[in-house]
Amino acid sequence: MARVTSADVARESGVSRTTVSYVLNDTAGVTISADTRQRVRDAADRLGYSPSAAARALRSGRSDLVLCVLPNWPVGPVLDTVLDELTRELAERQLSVLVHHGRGARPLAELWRAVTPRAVVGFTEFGAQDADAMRRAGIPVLSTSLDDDPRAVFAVPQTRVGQLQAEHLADAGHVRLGWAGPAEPRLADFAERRLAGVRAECAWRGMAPPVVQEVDLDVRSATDAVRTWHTAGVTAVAAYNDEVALAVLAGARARGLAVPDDLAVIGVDDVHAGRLSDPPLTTVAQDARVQARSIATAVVAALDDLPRPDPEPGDVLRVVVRRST
Amino acid sequence: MARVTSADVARESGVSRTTVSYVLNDTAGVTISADTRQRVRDAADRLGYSPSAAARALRSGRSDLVLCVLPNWPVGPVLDTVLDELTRELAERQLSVLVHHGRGARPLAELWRAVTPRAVVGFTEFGAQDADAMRRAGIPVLSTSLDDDPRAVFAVPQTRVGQLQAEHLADAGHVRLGWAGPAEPRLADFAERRLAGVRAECAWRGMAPPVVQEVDLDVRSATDAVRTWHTAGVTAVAAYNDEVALAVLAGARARGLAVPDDLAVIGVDDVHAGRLSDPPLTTVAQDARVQARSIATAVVAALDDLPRPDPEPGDVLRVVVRRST
DNA sequence: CTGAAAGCGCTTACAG
DNA sequence: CTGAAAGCGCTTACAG
Repeated sequence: MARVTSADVARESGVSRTTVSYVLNDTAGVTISADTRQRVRDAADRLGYSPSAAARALRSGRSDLVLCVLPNWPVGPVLDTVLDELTRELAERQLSVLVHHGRGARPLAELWRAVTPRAVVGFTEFGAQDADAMRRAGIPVLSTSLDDDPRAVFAVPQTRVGQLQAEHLADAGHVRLGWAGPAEPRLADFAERRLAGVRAECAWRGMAPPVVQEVDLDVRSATDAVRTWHTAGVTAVAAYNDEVALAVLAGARARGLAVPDDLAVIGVDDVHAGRLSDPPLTTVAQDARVQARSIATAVVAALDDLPRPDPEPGDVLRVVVRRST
Repeated sequence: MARVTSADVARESGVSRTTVSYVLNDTAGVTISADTRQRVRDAADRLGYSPSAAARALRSGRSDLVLCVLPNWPVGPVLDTVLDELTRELAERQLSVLVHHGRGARPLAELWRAVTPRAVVGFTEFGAQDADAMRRAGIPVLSTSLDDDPRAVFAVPQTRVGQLQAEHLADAGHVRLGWAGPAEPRLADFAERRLAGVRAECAWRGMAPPVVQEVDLDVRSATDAVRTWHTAGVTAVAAYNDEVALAVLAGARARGLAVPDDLAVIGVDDVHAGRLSDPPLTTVAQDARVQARSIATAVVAALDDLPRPDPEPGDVLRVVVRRST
């Protein structure tokens, strides 16, 4: 079963490959009779012709693909939504988004060379070597970052997340805070920054630094942490995310502590389970749509060679107050 | 900034492009002096050469990419893990996995033609037209399905999920069951099948059919549903998944019903939040690793033109008993 | 042991 | 208005 090529269409419709190409690509600046156009179109349809992207890519040196490289951390609901939206936004520009779960399984270089993408979006920092190589190949490289970074097209300021948590708790009158970190080592980069935000806010308000505890996603680990906090006089805990916060809730329950009276808890992400817990979880919500739109805009700007739009992290984050604080 | 080609490497190392290709691809059946090999390798390194995948694809008609097409439903933790594992497994075969969040944004045909993948894995059913076109192009098409389907390489039997739930509840002595369906319309295909499983098990045991309620992921909706069930004499609820089950838990709490004494609840997925809820959630867990391995095996078999291995859905599912039942 | 040449399928100056 | 030809970068029979 040989592949149908433009030569086949040309033969079938009695014109040259040039004409086929002109007609099928609606090339500007050529005039071709409506009759010929129709013949070519019909032939293409009849034969089920569709151009070889490999040949096109070779010829033009570019494709219509945008490669998204995911980092080595678990994909949560926020990133999932971002990818969704990004796919939709870029589709309007005839671009297809391809996601690589880049758990470092294969060298990144082989991947992007194999794909010949129009642009690469990294939800993680690329090695300088990879980034340089891609830029040399003329591929715009866009990366998001965990905090403000002048090279990033978009940054969710992770320190700001922690800061918002601490601010919310301090405003409610708590003076001794705890921090519940994730056990998952792949989240360390995020965790450090969020914790730094909590620390900074505490320092700024003249409060003692937060009492840090690592909390596994099980009741026993959380119970131990809660005991430590209670002993240390902690009255409110900022958790790495909602899952960890739910563990803290479970730990408090196991210790017979009332939330928020004995211990207040705030998470991050606004997951569904946090709305349904007892008590419902106060949390820092991230607006995935705003993030996706920012990234999409940056990609499009890079392709059009426009100046990079300003990242607008401003209203991505907001505190959703529920009954756990 | 021109691209470095094999011609550059040839010039730099004083040999022909043929020799460059032989050396760099370790082509079998040619003998090239160790000295020459070394010169070529050095030159390639020095120049930062890496072959154009587009040219290779054009030449050979194939790439090293496996395209995974995701369906139009939200990606949960199970699918995320499956993709992770699949990426890892296929990396061992020098294949890169590319995931498309195929929310139908662009026609599938454009995508696979642009990628020229070695194989396509669909976590959803393809249209017959697309599937045929890919097969005609010599691309193995593997699809998973929601239930047993002879054409699928892998099926998580969704009816079996519901059946396991009902079985567990009936074994515990419940005779009047409720079913909590998801409000998210994109999950309808799954929901129908799981519900069918519950229905079948009830019928088989001579029990009344389950009382069906749609439950939003908020307390109000769940409370309404719980009232209805209570009125109908329902003592146990099988929920579409753990999130819905957590909503039912919240609804029972709001109505002052004790779980499991007044109302037992079982979910699906074994998410973290279900281990941390009050009470912890009994659930049907799916083994993502087994799923991923099955799919990977099927992909590899298809590429090697081996007969398709038997799907082995047997031990993918298991009931994890916690205190909500 | 190594090189000149063809060809994968496309697009686009260039020439009629 | 349409066609012959070059060339994108690679691999691989084929010829030395």
